[in-house]
Amino acid sequence: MQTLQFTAPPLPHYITSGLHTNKVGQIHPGRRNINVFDLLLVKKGTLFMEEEQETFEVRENHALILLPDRYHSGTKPGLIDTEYYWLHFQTEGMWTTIHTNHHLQSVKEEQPKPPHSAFLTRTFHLYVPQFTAMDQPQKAFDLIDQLTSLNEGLNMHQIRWQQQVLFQELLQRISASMQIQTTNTSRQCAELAAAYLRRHYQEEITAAQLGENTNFHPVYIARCMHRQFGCSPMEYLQRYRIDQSKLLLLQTDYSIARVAEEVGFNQGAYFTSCFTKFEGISPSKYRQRFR
DNA sequence: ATTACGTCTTAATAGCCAAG
DNA sequence: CTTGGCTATTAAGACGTAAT
Repeated sequence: MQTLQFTAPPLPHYITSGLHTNKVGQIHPGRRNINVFDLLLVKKGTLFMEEEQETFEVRENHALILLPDRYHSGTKPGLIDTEYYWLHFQTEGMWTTIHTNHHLQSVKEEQPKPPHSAFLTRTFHLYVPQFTAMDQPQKAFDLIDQLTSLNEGLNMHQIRWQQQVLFQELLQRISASMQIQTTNTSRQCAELAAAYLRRHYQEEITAAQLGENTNFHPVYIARCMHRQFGCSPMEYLQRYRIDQSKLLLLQTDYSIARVAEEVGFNQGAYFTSCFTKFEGISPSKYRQRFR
Protein backbone atom coordinates (compact mmCIF):
# COMPACT_ATOMS: atom_id res chain seq x y z
CA MET A 1 0.00 0.00 0.00
CA GLN A 2 1.10 3.51 -0.64
CA THR A 3 0.70 6.38 1.74
CA LEU A 4 0.88 10.03 0.88
CA GLN A 5 2.72 12.24 3.29
CA PHE A 6 1.89 15.92 3.25
CA THR A 7 4.01 18.38 5.15
CA ALA A 8 1.92 21.01 6.84
CA PRO A 9 1.62 23.90 6.96
CA PRO A 10 0.44 24.65 4.39
CA LEU A 11 -2.55 22.37 4.44
CA PRO A 12 -3.74 20.82 1.21
CA HIS A 13 -6.63 22.82 -0.16
CA TYR A 14 -9.86 22.08 -1.91
CA ILE A 15 -10.38 23.13 -5.50
CA THR A 16 -13.55 21.62 -6.85
CA SER A 17 -15.64 18.48 -6.86
CA GLY A 18 -18.66 16.75 -8.33
CA LEU A 19 -20.63 13.56 -8.73
CA HIS A 20 -20.33 11.62 -11.94
CA THR A 21 -21.86 8.50 -13.41
CA ASN A 22 -20.13 6.23 -15.87
CA LYS A 23 -22.69 4.30 -17.94
CA VAL A 24 -22.26 0.56 -18.37
CA GLY A 25 -19.30 -0.12 -20.61
CA GLN A 26 -17.80 3.30 -20.26
CA ILE A 27 -14.08 3.59 -19.55
CA HIS A 28 -12.41 6.30 -17.53
CA PRO A 29 -10.34 8.50 -19.87
CA GLY A 30 -6.56 8.53 -19.59
CA ARG A 31 -4.81 11.70 -18.51
CA ARG A 32 -1.31 12.82 -17.70
CA ASN A 33 0.04 15.53 -15.42
CA ILE A 34 -3.29 16.93 -14.43
CA ASN A 35 -1.53 19.08 -11.83
CA VAL A 36 -4.02 18.44 -9.10
CA PHE A 37 -4.70 15.54 -6.81
CA ASP A 38 -7.81 13.74 -7.93
CA LEU A 39 -9.74 11.96 -5.23
CA LEU A 40 -12.21 9.36 -6.46
CA LEU A 41 -14.81 8.01 -4.08
CA VAL A 42 -17.07 5.32 -5.46
CA LYS A 43 -20.68 5.30 -4.38
CA LYS A 44 -21.97 2.54 -6.62
CA GLY A 45 -20.30 0.04 -8.94
CA THR A 46 -16.57 -0.33 -9.50
CA LEU A 47 -13.95 1.76 -11.22
CA PHE A 48 -11.07 -0.10 -12.80
CA MET A 49 -8.15 2.26 -12.72
CA GLU A 50 -4.52 2.18 -13.49
CA GLU A 51 -1.79 4.60 -12.55
CA GLU A 52 1.62 3.95 -14.09
CA GLN A 53 1.41 0.17 -14.09
CA GLU A 54 -0.30 -0.10 -10.75
CA THR A 55 -3.92 -1.18 -11.01
CA PHE A 56 -6.74 -0.44 -8.61
CA GLU A 57 -10.21 -1.88 -8.36
CA VAL A 58 -12.06 0.89 -6.68
CA ARG A 59 -15.21 -0.70 -5.35
CA GLU A 60 -18.12 0.79 -3.50
CA ASN A 61 -17.08 2.92 -0.55
CA HIS A 62 -13.46 2.90 -1.59
CA ALA A 63 -11.36 5.98 -2.16
CA LEU A 64 -8.44 6.39 -4.49
CA ILE A 65 -6.22 9.42 -4.85
CA LEU A 66 -4.62 9.95 -8.24
CA LEU A 67 -1.38 11.86 -8.11
CA PRO A 68 -0.80 15.07 -10.04
CA ASP A 69 2.37 14.02 -11.79
CA ARG A 70 1.44 10.62 -13.06
CA TYR A 71 -0.37 9.04 -15.92
CA HIS A 72 -3.64 7.36 -15.11
CA SER A 73 -6.45 5.78 -17.06
CA GLY A 74 -9.30 3.33 -16.81
CA THR A 75 -8.38 -0.28 -17.57
CA LYS A 76 -11.74 -1.79 -18.38
CA PRO A 77 -15.36 -0.78 -18.61
CA GLY A 78 -17.65 -1.00 -15.63
CA LEU A 79 -20.12 -3.89 -15.45
CA ILE A 80 -22.90 -1.68 -14.17
CA ASP A 81 -23.47 2.02 -14.06
CA THR A 82 -20.78 3.39 -11.80
CA GLU A 83 -21.45 6.39 -9.64
CA TYR A 84 -18.53 8.15 -8.07
CA TYR A 85 -17.48 11.42 -6.51
CA TRP A 86 -14.43 13.23 -7.77
CA LEU A 87 -12.63 15.96 -5.95
CA HIS A 88 -9.66 18.02 -6.97
CA PHE A 89 -7.25 19.35 -4.40
CA GLN A 90 -3.71 20.61 -4.33
CA THR A 91 -1.00 21.56 -1.91
CA GLU A 92 1.59 24.31 -1.98
CA GLY A 93 3.70 22.36 0.46
CA MET A 94 5.92 19.35 0.18
CA TRP A 95 4.58 15.89 -0.21
CA THR A 96 6.03 12.45 -0.81
CA THR A 97 4.81 8.93 -1.24
CA ILE A 98 5.76 6.16 1.14
CA HIS A 99 5.53 2.51 0.32
CA THR A 100 4.33 0.61 3.32
CA ASN A 101 4.14 -2.76 1.61
CA HIS A 102 5.99 -5.70 3.08
CA HIS A 103 8.79 -6.08 0.62
CA LEU A 104 8.79 -2.76 -1.21
CA GLN A 105 11.53 -0.52 0.00
CA SER A 106 10.57 2.94 1.00
CA VAL A 107 10.97 5.17 -2.01
CA LYS A 108 10.84 8.89 -1.61
CA GLU A 109 10.30 11.32 -4.38
CA GLU A 110 10.90 14.81 -3.12
CA GLN A 111 8.69 17.32 -4.80
CA PRO A 112 10.17 20.56 -6.02
CA LYS A 113 10.46 22.72 -2.98
CA PRO A 114 8.27 25.78 -2.75
CA PRO A 115 9.64 28.75 -0.86
CA HIS A 116 9.73 27.76 2.77
CA SER A 117 7.91 30.35 4.77
CA ALA A 118 9.06 28.95 8.09
CA PHE A 119 9.57 31.26 10.96
CA LEU A 120 9.36 29.16 14.04
CA THR A 121 6.72 27.14 12.28
CA ARG A 122 6.04 23.80 13.82
CA THR A 123 5.55 21.52 10.89
CA PHE A 124 3.76 18.21 11.06
CA HIS A 125 2.73 15.55 8.62
CA LEU A 126 -0.58 14.31 7.32
CA TYR A 127 -0.61 10.70 6.33
CA VAL A 128 -3.26 9.76 3.83
CA PRO A 129 -3.58 6.36 2.20
CA GLN A 130 -3.63 6.49 -1.55
CA PHE A 131 -6.18 3.72 -1.71
CA THR A 132 -8.50 2.70 1.09
CA ALA A 133 -11.93 1.51 2.13
CA MET A 134 -13.84 4.26 3.84
CA ASP A 135 -14.85 3.68 7.40
CA GLN A 136 -18.14 5.58 7.38
CA PRO A 137 -18.70 6.17 3.69
CA GLN A 138 -22.01 7.95 4.09
CA LYS A 139 -20.36 10.72 6.10
CA ALA A 140 -17.78 11.17 3.38
CA PHE A 141 -20.48 11.27 0.72
CA ASP A 142 -22.32 13.91 2.69
CA LEU A 143 -19.20 16.02 2.98
CA ILE A 144 -18.56 16.00 -0.74
CA ASP A 145 -22.22 16.69 -1.45
CA GLN A 146 -21.99 19.73 0.77
CA LEU A 147 -18.76 20.86 -0.82
CA THR A 148 -20.20 20.54 -4.27
CA SER A 149 -23.46 22.28 -3.55
CA LEU A 150 -21.62 25.16 -1.96
CA ASN A 151 -20.04 25.83 -5.34
CA GLU A 152 -23.39 27.13 -6.49
CA GLY A 153 -23.67 29.61 -3.67
CA LEU A 154 -23.30 33.34 -4.04
CA ASN A 155 -21.23 34.64 -1.20
CA MET A 156 -17.97 33.28 -2.58
CA HIS A 157 -15.34 34.36 -0.06
CA GLN A 158 -17.37 33.01 2.84
CA ILE A 159 -18.00 29.83 0.97
CA ARG A 160 -14.45 29.14 -0.04
CA TRP A 161 -13.43 29.26 3.56
CA GLN A 162 -16.20 26.94 4.64
CA GLN A 163 -15.25 24.54 1.91
CA GLN A 164 -11.70 24.30 3.17
CA VAL A 165 -12.95 23.35 6.59
CA LEU A 166 -15.17 20.64 5.20
CA PHE A 167 -12.36 19.39 3.06
CA GLN A 168 -10.04 19.07 6.04
CA GLU A 169 -12.60 16.94 7.74
CA LEU A 170 -12.84 14.74 4.70
CA LEU A 171 -9.08 14.31 4.58
CA GLN A 172 -9.09 13.39 8.23
CA ARG A 173 -11.67 10.73 7.61
CA ILE A 174 -9.65 9.20 4.84
CA SER A 175 -6.59 9.27 7.04
CA ALA A 176 -8.47 7.67 9.91
CA SER A 177 -9.60 4.80 7.73
CA MET A 178 -5.96 3.85 7.46
CA GLN A 179 -5.27 3.74 11.16
CA ILE A 180 -7.86 1.07 11.65
CA GLN A 181 -5.82 -1.19 9.44
CA THR A 182 -2.90 -1.26 11.85
CA THR A 183 -3.90 -3.14 14.95
CA ASN A 184 -3.84 -1.77 18.45
CA THR A 185 -0.87 -3.48 19.96
CA SER A 186 1.48 -2.92 17.09
CA ARG A 187 0.51 0.73 17.11
CA GLN A 188 1.21 0.90 20.82
CA CYS A 189 4.61 -0.62 20.29
CA ALA A 190 5.37 1.92 17.58
CA GLU A 191 4.13 4.83 19.69
CA LEU A 192 6.08 3.68 22.71
CA ALA A 193 9.28 3.45 20.72
CA ALA A 194 8.63 6.80 19.07
CA ALA A 195 8.06 8.41 22.45
CA TYR A 196 11.33 7.01 23.71
CA LEU A 197 13.15 8.37 20.69
CA ARG A 198 11.62 11.80 21.19
CA ARG A 199 12.60 11.82 24.86
CA HIS A 200 16.19 10.77 24.25
CA TYR A 201 17.02 12.33 20.92
CA GLN A 202 19.86 14.32 22.48
CA GLU A 203 21.70 11.19 23.48
CA GLU A 204 23.28 8.50 21.42
CA ILE A 205 20.69 5.85 20.81
CA THR A 206 21.17 2.36 19.42
CA ALA A 207 18.52 -0.04 18.28
CA ALA A 208 19.46 -2.43 21.05
CA GLN A 209 18.98 0.26 23.70
CA LEU A 210 15.66 1.14 22.26
CA GLY A 211 14.71 -2.49 22.55
CA GLU A 212 15.77 -2.77 26.17
CA ASN A 213 13.96 0.35 27.21
CA THR A 214 10.71 -0.53 25.56
CA ASN A 215 10.87 -4.24 26.25
CA PHE A 216 10.43 -5.14 22.62
CA HIS A 217 12.81 -6.74 20.23
CA PRO A 218 14.47 -4.17 17.95
CA VAL A 219 13.40 -6.11 14.89
CA TYR A 220 9.82 -6.08 16.03
CA ILE A 221 9.95 -2.37 16.79
CA ALA A 222 11.19 -1.66 13.30
CA ARG A 223 8.28 -3.59 11.84
CA CYS A 224 5.70 -1.79 13.93
CA MET A 225 7.14 1.64 13.29
CA HIS A 226 7.23 1.00 9.61
CA ARG A 227 3.58 0.06 9.68
CA GLN A 228 2.64 3.05 11.75
CA PHE A 229 4.93 5.78 10.47
CA GLY A 230 6.12 4.47 7.14
CA CYS A 231 9.75 4.76 8.15
CA SER A 232 12.39 3.02 10.25
CA PRO A 233 13.14 3.96 13.85
CA MET A 234 16.43 5.61 12.94
CA GLU A 235 14.87 7.62 10.18
CA TYR A 236 12.18 8.73 12.59
CA LEU A 237 14.85 9.75 15.06
CA GLN A 238 16.74 11.72 12.44
CA ARG A 239 13.66 13.57 11.31
CA TYR A 240 13.00 14.53 14.87
CA ARG A 241 16.57 15.64 15.42
CA ILE A 242 16.51 17.77 12.31
CA ASP A 243 13.23 19.33 13.39
CA GLN A 244 14.74 20.24 16.75
CA SER A 245 17.86 21.60 15.12
CA LYS A 246 15.73 23.92 13.01
CA LEU A 247 14.37 25.48 16.16
CA LEU A 248 17.85 25.97 17.57
CA LEU A 249 19.07 27.48 14.34
CA LEU A 250 16.34 30.08 14.46
CA GLN A 251 16.21 30.72 18.18
CA THR A 252 19.88 30.72 19.16
CA ASP A 253 23.26 31.83 17.93
CA TYR A 254 24.90 28.49 18.56
CA SER A 255 27.49 27.48 16.02
CA ILE A 256 26.49 24.75 13.63
CA ALA A 257 28.73 22.34 15.49
CA ARG A 258 27.04 23.23 18.75
CA VAL A 259 23.59 22.76 17.29
CA ALA A 260 24.67 19.41 15.92
CA GLU A 261 25.83 18.34 19.35
CA GLU A 262 22.67 19.58 21.05
CA VAL A 263 20.43 17.42 18.92
CA GLY A 264 22.51 14.29 19.20
CA PHE A 265 24.94 14.37 16.32
CA ASN A 266 28.53 13.56 17.17
CA GLN A 267 29.93 15.08 14.06
CA GLY A 268 29.31 18.53 12.67
CA ALA A 269 30.07 17.48 9.16
CA TYR A 270 27.69 14.59 9.38
CA PHE A 271 24.96 16.81 10.74
CA THR A 272 25.33 19.16 7.81
CA SER A 273 25.01 16.40 5.28
CA CYS A 274 21.94 14.91 6.98
CA PHE A 275 20.30 18.29 7.32
CA THR A 276 20.89 19.04 3.68
CA LYS A 277 19.53 15.67 2.69
CA PHE A 278 16.24 16.26 4.47
CA GLU A 279 15.80 19.99 3.98
CA GLY A 280 17.45 20.52 0.64
CA ILE A 281 19.42 23.42 2.08
CA SER A 282 22.40 23.59 4.42
CA PRO A 283 21.95 24.56 8.08
CA SER A 284 23.65 27.93 7.85
CA LYS A 285 21.74 28.88 4.74
CA TYR A 286 18.58 27.85 6.52
CA ARG A 287 19.43 30.13 9.40
CA GLN A 288 20.33 32.99 7.09
CA ARG A 289 17.18 32.75 5.09
CA PHE A 290 14.63 32.43 7.83
CA ARG A 291 15.53 35.06 10.33
C1' DA B 1 30.96 25.40 7.13
C1' DT B 2 30.42 22.40 3.68
C1' DT B 3 31.40 18.69 0.56
C1' DA B 4 33.58 14.41 -0.82
C1' DC B 5 35.09 9.90 -0.08
C1' DG B 6 36.84 5.60 1.97
C1' DT B 7 36.22 2.51 5.91
C1' DC B 8 33.99 0.27 9.41
C1' DT B 9 29.76 -0.43 12.03
C1' DT B 10 24.85 -0.88 12.48
C1' DA B 11 20.38 -1.25 11.39
C1' DA B 12 16.75 -3.03 8.27
C1' DT B 13 14.65 -6.71 6.55
C1' DA B 14 13.40 -11.31 4.84
C1' DG B 15 12.26 -15.36 6.37
C1' DC B 16 12.11 -18.29 9.74
C1' DC B 17 9.65 -20.27 14.22
C1' DA B 18 6.70 -20.65 18.60
C1' DA B 19 2.79 -19.45 21.31
C1' DG B 20 -1.65 -17.57 22.21
C1' DC C 1 -4.51 -14.92 12.22
C1' DT C 2 -1.64 -11.96 15.34
C1' DT C 3 2.07 -11.18 18.44
C1' DG C 4 6.71 -11.43 19.26
C1' DG C 5 11.35 -13.17 18.99
C1' DC C 6 15.71 -14.96 16.50
C1' DT C 7 19.30 -15.13 12.81
C1' DA C 8 21.81 -14.25 8.45
C1' DT C 9 22.32 -11.22 4.84
C1' DT C 10 22.95 -6.95 2.94
C1' DA C 11 22.04 -2.21 2.40
C1' DA C 12 22.57 2.03 4.69
C1' DG C 13 24.45 4.76 8.07
C1' DA C 14 28.07 6.94 10.99
C1' DC C 15 32.52 8.43 11.36
C1' DG C 16 37.47 10.08 10.22
C1' DT C 17 39.88 12.69 7.38
C1' DA C 18 40.99 16.00 4.03
C1' DA C 19 40.06 19.21 0.46
C1' DT C 20 37.26 23.32 -0.82
